[in-house]
Amino acid sequence: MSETEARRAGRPRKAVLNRERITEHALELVSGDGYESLTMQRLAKSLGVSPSALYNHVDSKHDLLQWIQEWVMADIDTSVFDEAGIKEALLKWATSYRNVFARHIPLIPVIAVLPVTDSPRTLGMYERVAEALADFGMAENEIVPTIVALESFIFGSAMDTAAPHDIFDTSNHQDLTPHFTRAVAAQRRSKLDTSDDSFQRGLTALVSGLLANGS
Amino acid sequence: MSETEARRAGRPRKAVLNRERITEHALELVSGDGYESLTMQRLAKSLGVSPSALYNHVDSKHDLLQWIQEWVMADIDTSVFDEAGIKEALLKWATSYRNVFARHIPLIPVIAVLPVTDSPRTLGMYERVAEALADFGMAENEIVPTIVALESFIFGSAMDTAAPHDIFDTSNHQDLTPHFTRAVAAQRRSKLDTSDDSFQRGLTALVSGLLANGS
DNA sequence: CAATTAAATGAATATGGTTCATTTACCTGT
DNA sequence: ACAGGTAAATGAACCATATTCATTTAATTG
Repeated sequence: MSETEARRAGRPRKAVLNRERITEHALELVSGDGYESLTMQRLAKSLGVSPSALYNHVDSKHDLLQWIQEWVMADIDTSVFDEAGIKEALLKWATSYRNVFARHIPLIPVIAVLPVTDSPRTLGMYERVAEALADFGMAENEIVPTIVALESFIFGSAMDTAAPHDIFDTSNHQDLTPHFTRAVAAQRRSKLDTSDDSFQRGLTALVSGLLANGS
Repeated sequence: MSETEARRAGRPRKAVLNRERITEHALELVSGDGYESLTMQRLAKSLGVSPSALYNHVDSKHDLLQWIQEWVMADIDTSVFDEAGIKEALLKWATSYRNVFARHIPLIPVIAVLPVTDSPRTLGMYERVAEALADFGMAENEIVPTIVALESFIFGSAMDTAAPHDIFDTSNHQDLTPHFTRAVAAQRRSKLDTSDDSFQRGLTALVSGLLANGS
């Protein structure tokens, strides 16, 4: 039944819950104690409401994650596309994108696969990138694959930020992995954060290669 | 206590369960009905055993996923590093790597962050790649970031294979996204699979850029 | 004031991982 | 043949999770 149709008769009680309040409290939980602490029960408690009440507004927890996506997407900086050349803009946008999702890792598997249809902010971001690539002169059929390739790298790199520092500890099998063990030692000596370094190296390579492709 | 020490006295009943059988059945479940169907209860049933029996062999479900990782890693083809030049070898290895995890998407968030210490097969793979990069002349402190960058792209691309075909459907907001909508249409006309195309484009760009970096 | 309506409740369901006291069955040494 | 020892398997719990549903509540409109 339509909204107007519902207005014909009496009005229900004032709603304590709505999309904005739910999303805000969900993000507060996530920021505070990580994604494991985002449960429907804890969310309900933080809203001063019973868990089942949430289901009058959200279809499922997956749905809730989509709401969070919309919210989180707003943090990605696309303003650089107005101010800088394509290369610099892509680098800054991708870095911002990766850093945002490094703070929301559990969202990645959800979002990487989520249709964009109902997420205006995500669409808005794509539009800006697509426009910049088109203005640059990229062939139209190359624009989507270029964006997807960048996003794949961004999501993968964002996940990598969650890797423990000793992820490449080879102490149990040093003898079997001489080259790799030396490489790990050398990287460690450089004092650079592995994730950041890898991301910057890869991103530069990727952007250069993708932009050069057409020529 | 040591294995020999345990032999001093009586022997326990014959074990129905062991790491290999558990891993095999787990993978069978996963291949058959996806990762949601991999629960300790279903796994136990498929092994003709009670759920709690599993915990005499596995510490946790996370542990079990590590076993699966070891198993799955064996499918990645590293043989090309003997036969081909560095560039071709990296391209083929990465493609094989991506295709393997495209069949095991739920493992990705787990493995991307999993210490490599206790996974000999994974270490073996890294060793081969590291050796090839060292032989190529890459500076030692660049080897690990190079591998991590490639892996990030590989994992991200593997996740992308799970995206629905209409993920970029813009029909709800065509007017707001003219460039992007045209780009999606152009990509569609090309008849290429978006994931495959994006992966090949990105991989080529990434490998070229990473190998060229030193010069 | 009475009817209407959506929102909130609370109890219940189903499923998940995991623990633990207990029992089972095999092996070894006598 | 038998007794002792041991790890493996069992079954009943525990706890947390998402979700459903019949019921109650309270705001609003006529």
